[in-house]
Amino acid sequence: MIQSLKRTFDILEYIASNGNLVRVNDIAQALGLQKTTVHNFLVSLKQLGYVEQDEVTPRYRITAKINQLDFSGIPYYDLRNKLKPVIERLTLESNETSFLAIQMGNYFRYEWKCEPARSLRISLELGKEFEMRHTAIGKVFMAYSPHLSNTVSKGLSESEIIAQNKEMKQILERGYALDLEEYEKELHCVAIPYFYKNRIISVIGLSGPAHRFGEKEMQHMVQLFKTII
Amino acid sequence: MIQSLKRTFDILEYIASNGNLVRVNDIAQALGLQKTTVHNFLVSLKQLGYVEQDEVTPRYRITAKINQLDFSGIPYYDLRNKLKPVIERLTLESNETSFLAIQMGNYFRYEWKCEPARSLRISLELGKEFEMRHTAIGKVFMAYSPHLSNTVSKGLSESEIIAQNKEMKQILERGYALDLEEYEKELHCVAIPYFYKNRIISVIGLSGPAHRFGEKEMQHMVQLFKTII
DNA sequence: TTAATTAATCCAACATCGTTGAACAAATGA
DNA sequence: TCATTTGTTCAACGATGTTGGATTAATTAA
Repeated sequence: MIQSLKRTFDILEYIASNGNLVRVNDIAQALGLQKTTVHNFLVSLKQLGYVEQDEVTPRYRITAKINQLDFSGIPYYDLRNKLKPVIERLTLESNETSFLAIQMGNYFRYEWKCEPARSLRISLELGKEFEMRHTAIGKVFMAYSPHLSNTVSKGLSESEIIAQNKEMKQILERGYALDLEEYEKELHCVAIPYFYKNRIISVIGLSGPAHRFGEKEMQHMVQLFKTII
Repeated sequence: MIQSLKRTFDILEYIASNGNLVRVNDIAQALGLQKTTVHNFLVSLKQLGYVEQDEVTPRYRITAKINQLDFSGIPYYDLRNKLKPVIERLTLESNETSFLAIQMGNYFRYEWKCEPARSLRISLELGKEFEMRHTAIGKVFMAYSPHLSNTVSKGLSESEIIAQNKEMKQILERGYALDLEEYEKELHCVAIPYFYKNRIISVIGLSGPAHRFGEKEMQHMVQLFKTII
């Protein structure tokens, strides 16, 4: 157990469970630490923006920044159940395979899929990980996460990066991404972000053979998605 | 800047902004740390319950525990505006002084008040700090925070603690606290908790002279409060 | 199934970085 | 005004996290 990590959270928990406006001394006493120790932690937390001091009295409070770390309330486990009818509907209307993908660091994986009842159809493995580049789904994740986009850019040439940024911008404007035989010959794919509380928590994708699943069909599915979501 | 504190949040922020399901290696690479260093942090965070590992793949995610530190969305600054009409109404109906108090560690202070237009009335300073014990408002804070209650108990005799716990229990049952000439002779006070998302974020208090502001009047105000909140 | 590869975990010596206490400054109260 | 409490600063010490390499486990390829 990393001591200062534990102390960090001891301090934060103390602040949180004592009205979110507390004195250095009270924390120190309650946790059995030196004032100056607690003070140092608070200075660091303040620099990082996780705590701030009261304007009137020298008291500390936790700021809203901690919220970016809070995923509670996001229905991860409920995601399949929630979006299953959506992708089933998309497959029903398009007669192509639809997917539900979630981000895993620099990769994504399919959590769920729905295949149409026809012989020639796209079929990809659930659970397996895919690279972000060259896939419609990956590009959506990248477009909505500059951080991810930068990571993926590493090692690319100047011109490739410019092209990528341009495409990201376009995806943000349109609200969806396309993969026109980029990942694989004869394969078309369209991907749309799914948000929860302003956070992108999954991406819905639709894949079909290029000859029958063209831009027109894909755009139609985007429209449909937006009406049923 | 305490290094491990910064690293702790760097890691958490990385996880949070990369889909909340990431590998040790990706974190290490992105932050320029050793795998083992990151791993040690994750072990500690896991022990504290702030992260957990995916069931299928060895990936880490932030848990819901961080939520207890998240005060965003709690209308602290908006509190006065929200509850001002409430305490004004209470004063109007009771013809006594009402207060809006917030916790500050082991103390509380009045954020706002409303005094009736009559000569004999209770008047207490805004901003000043008050002890939790022997005040109705303090007892409400204590009743809803075992942690605070324990802290305040320190140094009390066995019998005093028993008496206090009994009163706390009663307050929880009733949903309000009374101070019958306990803080000061001839002074009666009733206090009611105000919750937001299951958290007690402030306490409303009403004070009046004992001879005219008795238990009956106080209970009546509690009923009123519950209807207008 | 075995080999090869990658990822995760463990370990012990080292050096960094947080801790300590005392002294100082600022705020509060008498 | 002085006395008291509380918050902040500082430098030397020593606890504790870091490092790289070795080990183990999990994947992937053959």
